[in-house]
Amino acid sequence: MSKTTRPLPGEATDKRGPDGYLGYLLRQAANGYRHRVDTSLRETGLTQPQFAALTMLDAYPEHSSADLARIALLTPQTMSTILRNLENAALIRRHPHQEHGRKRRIELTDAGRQVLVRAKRLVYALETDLAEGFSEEEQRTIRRWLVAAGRRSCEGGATKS
Amino acid sequence: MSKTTRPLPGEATDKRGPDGYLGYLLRQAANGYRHRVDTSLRETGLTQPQFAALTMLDAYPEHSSADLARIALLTPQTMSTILRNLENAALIRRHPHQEHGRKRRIELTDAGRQVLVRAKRLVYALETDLAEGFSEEEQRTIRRWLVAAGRRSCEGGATKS
DNA sequence: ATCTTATTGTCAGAGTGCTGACATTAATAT
DNA sequence: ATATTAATGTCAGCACTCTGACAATAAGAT
Repeated sequence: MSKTTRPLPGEATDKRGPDGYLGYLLRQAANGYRHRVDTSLRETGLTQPQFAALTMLDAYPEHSSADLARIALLTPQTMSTILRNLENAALIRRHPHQEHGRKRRIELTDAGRQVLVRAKRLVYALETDLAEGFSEEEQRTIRRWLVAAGRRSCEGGATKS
Repeated sequence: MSKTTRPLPGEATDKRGPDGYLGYLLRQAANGYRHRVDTSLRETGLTQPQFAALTMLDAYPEHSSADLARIALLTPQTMSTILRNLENAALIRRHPHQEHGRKRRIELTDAGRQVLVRAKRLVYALETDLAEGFSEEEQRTIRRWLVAAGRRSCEGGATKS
């Protein structure tokens, strides 16, 4: 697979190091981290987005699909896809919510709760790796930058008040 | 996405702010930035990965699809998909490379070069936004962290077999 | 009662990214 | 000459993510 031990084409290295574009580095970091999470979660059968959705549902079982989409900064369609896959895997259950005709109540199944416990251990271990080698103050800077980098997408217009 | 000004479900806010998990923040930051790039590039018809591939090809026309995959830390299949889309859009051309029976030489078309010039202006403007509000030293910390976060995926064993 | 709007959900289509499986070519070993 | 290995490329299938379009419910305005 990629991740080879074969030497990379040398002359192209300049743009990838610590002097490269922030956007480029951000994309690669996220790619690499997601790959690591997916690999680590392989034994549970979960993906990173599925893990995130399960975690949110476990903490806030009141929330609808649309709520979760807003929280995770995803479109409703995307969250719908993730929930559908979780439902097919029998990790969540959705039963129609009387009172509110269209809303649907989402619940973790027993299997879902069990998988989530195992997955949390695996992912939180990686979280520790991510901070390794950086001081408390540096981590604050990094968090601040990540929040700014993600949030800027929502401003800049068309937020129809 | 999130075209709403509707208040987010309040109790869930804690995990998303500057105190959230680094992995979670990283994913959201990359999502948000990709979204911004795609929006900014909409008029050119390019996506972020297509832009990255074109940029690499323009700088290093000797490289094959497999080379580009290694550089971008993607699988050969993924890079193949991106190049196929670029070829369908007539932004690159691939003609069989005599000498090496299976390798194929990749070239930007005139249209590809023109689009790339416009796209570079748009993307580099965003790059400036990304650094705004952070000192030189803080940016060095951030770059160092991003490189570390991305690179850790390649080491850690199990690279073959 | 009807029209409008907001909210919630879905379907369809495209692009990106992965794994797994396979074919072709080149280089090397037996 | 044949077998093995490495490198390049492709196809199939799945998951995630977007946009665009649409249906159904809820709430308010006329």
